[in-house]
Amino acid sequence: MAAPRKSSSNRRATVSIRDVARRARVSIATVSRAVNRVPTVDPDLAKRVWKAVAEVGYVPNTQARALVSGRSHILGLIVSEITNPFFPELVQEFENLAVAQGYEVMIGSTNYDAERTEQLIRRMLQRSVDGVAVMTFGIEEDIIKRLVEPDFPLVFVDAGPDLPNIRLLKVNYDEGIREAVQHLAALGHREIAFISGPLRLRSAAARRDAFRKSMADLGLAVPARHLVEGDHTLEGGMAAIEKLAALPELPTAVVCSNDMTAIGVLHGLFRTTYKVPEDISVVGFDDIHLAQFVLPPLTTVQMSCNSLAAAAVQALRAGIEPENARAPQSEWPIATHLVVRRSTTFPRGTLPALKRKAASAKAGKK
Amino acid sequence: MAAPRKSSSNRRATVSIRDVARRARVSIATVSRAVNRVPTVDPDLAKRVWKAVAEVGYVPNTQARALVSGRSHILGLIVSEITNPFFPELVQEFENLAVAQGYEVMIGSTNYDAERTEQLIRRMLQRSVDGVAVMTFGIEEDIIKRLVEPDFPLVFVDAGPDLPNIRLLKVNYDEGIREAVQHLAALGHREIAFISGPLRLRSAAARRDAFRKSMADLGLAVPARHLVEGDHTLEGGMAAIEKLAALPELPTAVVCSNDMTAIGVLHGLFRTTYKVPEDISVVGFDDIHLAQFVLPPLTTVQMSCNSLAAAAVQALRAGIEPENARAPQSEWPIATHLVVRRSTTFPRGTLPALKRKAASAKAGKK
DNA sequence: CGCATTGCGGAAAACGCTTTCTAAAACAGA
DNA sequence: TCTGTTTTAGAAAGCGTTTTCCGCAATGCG
Repeated sequence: MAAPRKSSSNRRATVSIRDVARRARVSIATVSRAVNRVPTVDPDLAKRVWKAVAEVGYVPNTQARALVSGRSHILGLIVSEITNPFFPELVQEFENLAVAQGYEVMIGSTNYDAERTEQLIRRMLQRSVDGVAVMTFGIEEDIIKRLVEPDFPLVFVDAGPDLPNIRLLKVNYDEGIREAVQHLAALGHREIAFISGPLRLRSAAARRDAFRKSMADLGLAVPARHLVEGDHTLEGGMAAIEKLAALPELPTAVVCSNDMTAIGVLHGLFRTTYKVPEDISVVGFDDIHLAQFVLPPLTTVQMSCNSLAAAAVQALRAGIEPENARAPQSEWPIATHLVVRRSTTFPRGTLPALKRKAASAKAGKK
Repeated sequence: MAAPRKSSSNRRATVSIRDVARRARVSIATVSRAVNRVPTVDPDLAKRVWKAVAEVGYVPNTQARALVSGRSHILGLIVSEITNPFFPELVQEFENLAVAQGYEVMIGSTNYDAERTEQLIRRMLQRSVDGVAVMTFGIEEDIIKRLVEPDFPLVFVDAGPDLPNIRLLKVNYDEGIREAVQHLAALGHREIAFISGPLRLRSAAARRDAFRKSMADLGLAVPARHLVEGDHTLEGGMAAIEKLAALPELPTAVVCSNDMTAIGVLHGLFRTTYKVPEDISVVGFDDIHLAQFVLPPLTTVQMSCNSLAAAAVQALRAGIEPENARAPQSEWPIATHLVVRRSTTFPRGTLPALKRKAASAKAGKK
């Protein structure tokens, strides 16, 4: 059907290890060893090989390499929604690190859809990725467990099946959310609402629980009407704040499960007569880039996607190359911390408990 | 060094074409043909093969397939900045289409950096992608030309070297920008400024030129001080509007080269006493998702990333599988159109030229 | 019924690489 | 000088596919 490959391939003229071998007058085995820096090859020979490599412009064929070595040097990265601004930041960082360590990245987003997720994993396995980081924050782990061999390197966030091949990135939600709640309480807030993400996400539930715990620890009540379920989108945030605004009396502060929700709240409130932060303080979660640029700049809990990405890559490599792993670590802690900007201040008519904090927050103008 | 592969591979237990062949009592050649739906194989045999495939859970090894067929079924997609919200939308669409057509996608962002771009292309070639869509809107085409064989399928946006392997996605900036300018002129604006992107980007220059042309055609002057160069980021938009605000008299409307810039303008103006749209009308470009949700919702020129992605995938396939290509098309037109929202209205004290348009824009409340 | 033709499945040769196995050379010790 | 040991490079066996080539059986035709 096709013309003989040799004569006129319509792919790029492929220069193979054989060409290098011929040029350097050595066997292909030696070329392979030299290129892979196997130490037993004579330095002079190696030099000759490298020269030939440069001369003929040799680039090893990754497919062939993967075929024989069983390693593709590709890491799978599964996120929930590439269009949610948090994830591109994560993806970028992950990719930078992976590439720096000799890996390629295969990205996919689940869009919270089980079938799509299954497809995605299948595709990744078919491309024989060396491991997968599942950064969806808590969805579909059963699908993954079902599709994947029990010794396949996997990284989950927060929680996952307790198997030796699975590494966990444990995000310390409590820490940052406690800081947020204490910050609000210190400003004088007592009525604080929480807009969660979709509760089937482990991370969403975890954040909500952290909120409740922090409130309880301060002796503050959280009536059911102050816990609204959102969906981690801007639109969801707008809808949620509308629900809260419909209450006989509004809480004086709202903590949101992610920044997009918080931004939605900001936008929702712009349409009302309520002002942020004077009437209502708003706190986000994630600290996406955009958070600094909304109006007012968003006070939020930072979950560093740098450390998240770094931990994920490290953890994956630990699973893929056990020989290079240092400590056989199975849990990787991720810190979270409050970043105070302008979207929080003391409630109208309430004197702040802590002068200092109030002063810094007060700088928020409009 | 390693244990004999057969006995205890630490990769997933790989079931190969041989296992299927054994099970179906046919040769591996037949399995291959059946799996690839070659029509010459007897339907009964094919059925037997498929049954065996299902029974042993066979999944073809893409690496081996790529090695022998010379096609990886991977499309490269190069964008400038994955963290610019326009691109994730594009990426998502591109990926959906590619996957639906049997391709995988390898994504990379240049971050406007030449060295990084070169690295990226090298990586893509090393993974032997079947073709690359360069959606950076005009950067580094020389790098690509240098690294890539002259018959390698390539897709560029706007313009590129005139080679037979290169397909061009021709975005019709004129159309949408003309609509924007006419819309503003119809509302009564005469002093309209333009904030461009980085002018070394072809697309940025093209948008600016389209703006100048549209203005000229309406007999409107564009003094140099009304042409500000931005950088397509939110921060750049804020900086640019500050520059304009420092002018003895502000223009009554600003057209921006992309939505992030426009959003930056919105934010910049919030810090002043000027109101959008009452004091200044703002128009964006791209129509990213966020544009609907800023305050006020942004009037913008929509460049459909759906059609952009669709055209890119189609054009790539046309280059990769010439046998399946319909018309040997080398230019793919992309339309742009104005979407009127709330960030534009007639200038203070000016009666709109066109009653109707003004009425629809007037709906903007605040 | 015999011969040419067609249809279809199997054997085997790649694809480009890694890695094992083997053998040659170099060296040391007796 | 010969044997035994250590290097180090080459030969060759795969890795899991696709695809060509070949041969066998079945069919059509005279």
